[in-house]
Amino acid sequence: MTSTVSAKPVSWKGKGKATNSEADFYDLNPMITYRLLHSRNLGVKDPLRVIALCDSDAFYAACEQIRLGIDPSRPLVVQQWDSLIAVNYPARKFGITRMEKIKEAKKKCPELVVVHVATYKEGEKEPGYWENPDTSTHKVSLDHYRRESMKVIRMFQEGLPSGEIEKASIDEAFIDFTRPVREEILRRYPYLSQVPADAPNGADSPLPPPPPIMWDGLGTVLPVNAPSPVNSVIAVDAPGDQGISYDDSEGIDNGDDSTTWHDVALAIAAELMGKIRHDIHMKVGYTTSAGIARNKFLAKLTASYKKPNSQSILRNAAIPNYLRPLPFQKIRFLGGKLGKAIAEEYEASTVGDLLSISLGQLMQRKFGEESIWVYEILRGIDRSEVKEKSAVNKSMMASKNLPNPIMKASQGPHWIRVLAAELALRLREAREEMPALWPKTLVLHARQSYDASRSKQAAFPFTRDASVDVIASAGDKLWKELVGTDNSRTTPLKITNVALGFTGVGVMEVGQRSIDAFLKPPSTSKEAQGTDTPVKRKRDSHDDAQDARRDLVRRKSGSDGEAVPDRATYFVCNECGKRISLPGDLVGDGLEQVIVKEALEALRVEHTDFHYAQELSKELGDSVGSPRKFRPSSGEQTQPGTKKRKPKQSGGIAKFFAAK
DNA sequence: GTGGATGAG
DNA sequence: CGCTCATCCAC
Repeated sequence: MTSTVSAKPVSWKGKGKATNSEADFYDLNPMITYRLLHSRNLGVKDPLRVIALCDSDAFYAACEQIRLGIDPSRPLVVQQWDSLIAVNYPARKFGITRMEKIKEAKKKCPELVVVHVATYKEGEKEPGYWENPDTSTHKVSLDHYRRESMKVIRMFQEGLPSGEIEKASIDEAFIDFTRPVREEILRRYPYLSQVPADAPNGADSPLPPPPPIMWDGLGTVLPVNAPSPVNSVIAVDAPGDQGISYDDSEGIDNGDDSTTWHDVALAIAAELMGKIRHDIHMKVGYTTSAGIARNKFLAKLTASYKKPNSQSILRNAAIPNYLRPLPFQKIRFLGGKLGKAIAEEYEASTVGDLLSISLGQLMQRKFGEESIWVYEILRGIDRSEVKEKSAVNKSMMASKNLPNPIMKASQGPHWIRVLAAELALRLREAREEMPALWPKTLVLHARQSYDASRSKQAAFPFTRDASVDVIASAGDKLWKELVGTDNSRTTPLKITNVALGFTGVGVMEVGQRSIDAFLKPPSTSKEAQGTDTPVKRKRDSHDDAQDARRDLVRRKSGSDGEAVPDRATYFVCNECGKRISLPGDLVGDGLEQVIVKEALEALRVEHTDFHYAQELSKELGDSVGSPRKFRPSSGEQTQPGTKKRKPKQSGGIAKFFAAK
């Protein structure tokens, strides 16, 4: 295209050898200095950042194959009512796809193994695998898959004591390898840990040239020159390949470009990723595919390059040629309305088509809010972080479409009970992992025939005993508010979907004692503190870091804040003098004093962390990129001085019900 | 607090 | 497909 591109905003100087065609990708080979290598907490700006996305191949199908002990090379599908929700790779060879009807699938492959998902039968407490479940009496249960998913996630965590894990869906997770890789680099190349005496610029000198890399056995390295085979496709997989194969490295066309330290980082991450994937296959049986690149979005894209049971690596040098021909609507978050709008606005379909659009042009259209994100994504930049999520989701919903709609209000409680049974089971199981899990609210949704879905919610009692009965009766109450009773109605009823769910599910991150108090039967909990039932250990890879942070601020601010009354529900911070109170919905709710105290302590810790974060962000002018959050209006993220970010992501109570 | 939109798998 | 999940936003 023509030279409208030159109107680039801000000061992005084409680094070094930007050829004409690569001018758009401006930071593929940043200089890495000793200072950068040695510093911690560079976050998304770390020039050695390495992210992986790992997902399980045809996960639901694999779950059933393993549960039933079926030969993995046999074609297998998972059925839900009349259609398929999962197709394993052997079955895909017959041309069977998701959302096909089973009839069609069986025609294509007579020897197909068909497994129906587990279902709850009305009245049953647990889901089971039944031959011919009836959609008018049963409800689908995905519990088994959730449990298996947890197993896999846990293996990631165990395999990576110092890496961040973000569960992105039931079958995939992002892994931030930056820290473990940095540790490994320093271990393998100890000469990097000291700035050489003769370094021209001291710590700001660039690192010496990196060692050559043996990519063999680390995965498929995407070509630097060859254009991407517009990814997607049905992966060309070795027939009946069993064992993990991360040793399928293709020839690397290294012709043009010399190795960088970032490539070394990628290679080490690939090694670690391969080990973990191997372990997962050995211990729980699932094969996985992974993508390794410098950020989340590229990792995700790269993972789909070759499936199943393999991993791919995207070097920075390979980014331009991989991205340019890519249909941009395949990019995460551009698959929907936004992507469509952009496609139509500019009559574009590939990333390359859009590279000539300036940021200003993007912003002038209605994409204002997301423009920066889009602009950067197209250029291979993604500043979103791998955010450790709670092992448990923040919400938990059970829903049922009703082929035979509810016509009378009195039929509601029946389905509510079925849904409540599922919720009770899921909460009970979740609490086996995280003992003091507390759902803050219960929500009931009901959808009338085709349009309106309405909902009612209410605070859910703070109780250990979240039995079917408790949930169901709370649900019944909401039902009454929502649809009334048969007698009270004047309009006809036709409910085609009912859903019951918890929201605000959080972990009490406080301390052993309050958890014990919470777990004990309400009657006996008062004094018998003797038995310390060890809470199942919960991973916290950042103890050190956190302790360090607290120390840092404590030393600055004096230790404990000033004394406050014994039964206070607040404390006063020495640093800022603010009075920090427990949120209203916690006090006076019949909470035991011990819990209030622990909650206060948690608040204090969080508040201290907040001060630390403020200091930190002053040092590094932090800015976080993520698609939707990124609204220019919401505060100049890059203004260090005036910023008064409050502990936003959930004021005050965040740590108490920390997302973890 | 409610309800819709949007996007993901 | 049918069933989940998360997040944002206007009211």
